[in-house]
Amino acid sequence: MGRPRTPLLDRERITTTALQLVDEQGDFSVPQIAKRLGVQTGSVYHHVDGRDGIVELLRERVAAAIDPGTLDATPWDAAVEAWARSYRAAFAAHPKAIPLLMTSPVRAPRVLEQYERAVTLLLDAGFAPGDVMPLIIALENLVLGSALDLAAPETMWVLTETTPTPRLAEALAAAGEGRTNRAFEVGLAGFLAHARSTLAAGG
Amino acid sequence: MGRPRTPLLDRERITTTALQLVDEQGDFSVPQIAKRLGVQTGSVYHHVDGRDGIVELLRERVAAAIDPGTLDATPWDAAVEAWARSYRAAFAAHPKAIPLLMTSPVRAPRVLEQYERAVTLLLDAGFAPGDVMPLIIALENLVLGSALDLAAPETMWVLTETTPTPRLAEALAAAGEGRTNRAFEVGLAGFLAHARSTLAAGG
DNA sequence: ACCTGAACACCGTTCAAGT
DNA sequence: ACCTGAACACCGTTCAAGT
Repeated sequence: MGRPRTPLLDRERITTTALQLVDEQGDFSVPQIAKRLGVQTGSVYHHVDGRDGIVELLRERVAAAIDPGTLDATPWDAAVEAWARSYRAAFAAHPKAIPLLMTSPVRAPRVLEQYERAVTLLLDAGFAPGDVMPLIIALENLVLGSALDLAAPETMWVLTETTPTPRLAEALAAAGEGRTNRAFEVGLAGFLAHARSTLAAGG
Repeated sequence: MGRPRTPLLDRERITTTALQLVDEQGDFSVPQIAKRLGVQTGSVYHHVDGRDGIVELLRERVAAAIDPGTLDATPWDAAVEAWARSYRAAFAAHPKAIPLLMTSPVRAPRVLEQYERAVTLLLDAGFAPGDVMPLIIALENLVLGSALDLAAPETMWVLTETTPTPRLAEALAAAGEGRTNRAFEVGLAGFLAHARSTLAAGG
C-alpha cells in the first residue's frame, strides 16, 4: 500500500484506544490497538516509543484530570488534601490502569511538573528539605494504593470453605460498598495529622 | 521418556525457581522455570494451577516470613505496629514480587488466616465492625505501597533536561537513601495516631 | 514520512503419547 | 501419576519494500 495521503494513525488515537482496552481488560497489547484502528501492528511503532511509550502516554492522559489549581489553596494542608483528592479521583476514573502505571518510572513531563509544584508547596510551608520526599511518597502510596483497591475484583480476598475466616467475612460485609473510600479517608486523615505535627515540632 | 521413577518436579522447587526469577528480573515465565529445572514447559502444569497458581505459591512463600506472633502483643496498637513492620520486612525481602502480588486477589490460605487474626485483634480492641476493614486496607496500602517503592528503579522519577524540576531533584537528594523507609515511618505514625483517636472517639 | 507484510524470539496452555 | 514433544493462539519488536 505505501504511505497514505492523510495519516491513519496518531498518538492521540493510539492513547485513546489503549485506555479503552485498559478500562475493559486491565491491560492492552500493541496488536489489539492496531486491530481496533484497522492497521497493521508494525504501523503503531512509527508513532510511539514502543509499548513503554504507550504506557507513558496513558500516564499523561490519566493525570491530565488532576486539577493543578488544588495546589494553590491555602493553608498548605488544605492544598495537600485537595490535591490528594483530585489525584485519587483522576486515577479512580481508570482504576485498571493503576497497576500498569505504578510499576514503571514516571517520565511524563506534565506529571513531573505536578510533583515539582507539590515539593515547592511543602518547602514553602516550612518543611525541612529532607522531610519533603518521604511525605510526598507516603501520600502517593496512600493515593495509588487505595485507588488500586478500586481496580481489584469484587473482593480482594477470595474466601473459600477450606480456610475458615468468619470474622474477615463479617468485617468485609460490615464495611460494605464504601470500604475503599473509607480506607482512603482513614489514611488521608492520618497522613495530614502526622504532617501537621511534624511541621509544628520541626524548625 | 514417560514417567520417571522419582518425580523431577514439585511445587516447592517450582516456587523457589519462580522466586529466584522474580528477584532477578521482576517477573517469571513458565518456560523460564522449566528451563532452569531442566524440564519441558508442559511438565510444570502437572504440579501447579497454571501461571496464577504459581503467583499464589509465591504469595505464600513471601508471606511465610511474616511473624504471626506480632499479633499477640499488647496493647492492640503495639500489635498492629509490630505486624505492619513484620509484614513490610517480609515483602521488602522480595520487593520485585510486590507488583505481581498486589494485582491479583488473595487466595493463599495462610495469608487469609493472618487477616482473620488481624480482624479479630481490632474487634477485640473495641473498633466498630464497619471500621475494621477500612483500617486494615489502609494499613495494607501503606505497607505494600511503601514496599513497592523499594522495587522501583533507583528513582521512581526519571528527571530530564526537557522538563526542569530543580526542587524535585533537590528534595530527592535531601531525602537520600532512607527515602522509602522514612515514607513508611511517616505513614505508619499517621495511621496509628488516627486509629487511636478513632477508637477513643467511638463507642 | 507512513503503512504493509513478513519475520523473529518469545509467551501461556493443552494434549496425545509414552512409561 | 508424571514427563515429552508438538501444537495453538497469542505477545513485542524490527525491517525491507512500497508510495
